[in-house]
Amino acid sequence: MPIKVYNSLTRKKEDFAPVEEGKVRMYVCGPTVYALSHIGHARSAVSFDVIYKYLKYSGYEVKYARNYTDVDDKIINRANEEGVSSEELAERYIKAFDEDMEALGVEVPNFRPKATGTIKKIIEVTETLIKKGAAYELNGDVYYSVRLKKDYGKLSGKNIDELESGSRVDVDERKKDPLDFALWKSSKPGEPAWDSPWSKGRPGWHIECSAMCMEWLGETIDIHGGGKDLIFPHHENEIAQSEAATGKTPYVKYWLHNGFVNIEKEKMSKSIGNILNIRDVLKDYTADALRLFLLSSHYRSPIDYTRDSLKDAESAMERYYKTVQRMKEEYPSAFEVESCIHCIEDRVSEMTSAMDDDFNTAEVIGTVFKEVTRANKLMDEAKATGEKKGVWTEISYTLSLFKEAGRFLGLFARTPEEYFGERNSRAAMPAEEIAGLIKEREEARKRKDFKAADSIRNGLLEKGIVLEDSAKGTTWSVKG
RNA sequence: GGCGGCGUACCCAAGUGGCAAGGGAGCAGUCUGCAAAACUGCCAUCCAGCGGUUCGAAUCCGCUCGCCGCCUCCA
Repeated sequence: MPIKVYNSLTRKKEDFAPVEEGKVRMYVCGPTVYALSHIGHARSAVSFDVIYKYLKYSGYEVKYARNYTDVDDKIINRANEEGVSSEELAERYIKAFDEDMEALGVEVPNFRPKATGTIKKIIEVTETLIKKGAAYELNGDVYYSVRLKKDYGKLSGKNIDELESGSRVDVDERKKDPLDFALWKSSKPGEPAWDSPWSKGRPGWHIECSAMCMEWLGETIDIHGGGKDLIFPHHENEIAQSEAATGKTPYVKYWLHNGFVNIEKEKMSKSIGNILNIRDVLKDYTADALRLFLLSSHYRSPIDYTRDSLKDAESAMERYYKTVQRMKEEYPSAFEVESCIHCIEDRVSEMTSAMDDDFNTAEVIGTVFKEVTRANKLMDEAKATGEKKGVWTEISYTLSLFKEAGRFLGLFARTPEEYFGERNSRAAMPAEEIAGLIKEREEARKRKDFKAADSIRNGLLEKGIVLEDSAKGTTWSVKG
């Protein structure tokens, strides 16, 4: 069965068939590196990470590029405020972004081009556009002429004439048409600048993506992704300039756009001051919880970050890893055998048909949690009847299923030790100190001095540390 | 004004023509010195409202109400 993807260009779900059979070329718009990345960036990166992983899982050979926009007004302004160079500022936030991605378990794309590393190609494409009459120079600036392409607006469903009447864009009198956008901007003193046939200057925003796509992937690519907000004008302009430059249509076969992350029903924005950085979220919640939260709804729907949403996800993650931990304790040898995929064919195909339908990760997560309940039930039954052999086999199948889901979700893929290790590293107290208090409490309990024992337990609870007594002794964990 | 989307239980959320996945919360039971945790069970005769199509609709069509995004930089 073919993979079906929702294509923003046609506004329909379509059967996915790459230009070259068996091979996929995909490009995703990365961050403009002038600040720490927020959970909106996380959503885009995680969504396309899953798509990338799933395409590979499905047998495609995938070339995946994600760029860094490292030259831009915001970068220049911020660098001036801080009194550092644009390069220095950009490098700092590229590094931070990479760290955040690693923490989130986002796989490194095959290519991570920078706009500043693609200047040669940008100039080349711009020259071609001028030569073809699709762009014009004005005092060292170069503009793309929107009027020349009759299908301008096909991605965003916009009509040029209506755009102009309702336009909020400042009209630059020099431009032939208010909608024309800059391919090359001449620089003011002190701004980063490169030599070009028109001026010492820098590229406009839209052209860099077209150039990087061509440079690293080719003139026609299969998938181009990004946030919904990029549809207009960014991706619309990319289409116009790329198709005008190469003469090849389409520039991109499938346009995929992820939905936004809202905070308490409000859009994240600087003016509201509700921008939530990835690293701040990861101070309170595990990367698995954040990923689960992001993948629990469809990638195109808006999602709402609330006080409870990450807590809910963390609780769910905890339940999953506690189950795996129990499996490991009761059936350790089931962890030593190879996965048996054909043994669980029905459940794997349940997952792949969900993924084939425009990457329905939420449904896959449902399958995994059904399996969690099932495994626990089986282990309960085995305990009651003493019949462990058949259950051992089932447990090994369950593990195979978890591993399989992990391959493309990038979730459910850690060991319980890793997961709880991350949780417990947030303890407000050194582990040795906690161990000491637990020992003290043990002794009190032996004396049946429950008052003293409870006081220790409550004291730890106030610091967010939960004690759990079991037959094997007392363990602790950080409260979610 | 133009374009697009959404409305499923207390909360989140999948399902888009055949008798409502999953997670969280809650309640009950098992366990426990008591807890916590864990596990199990229960928890939408119903899918914003009203009409229509159909043997059959949350799923298709129409209307109404409500919410949101884009049209300016933004993931």
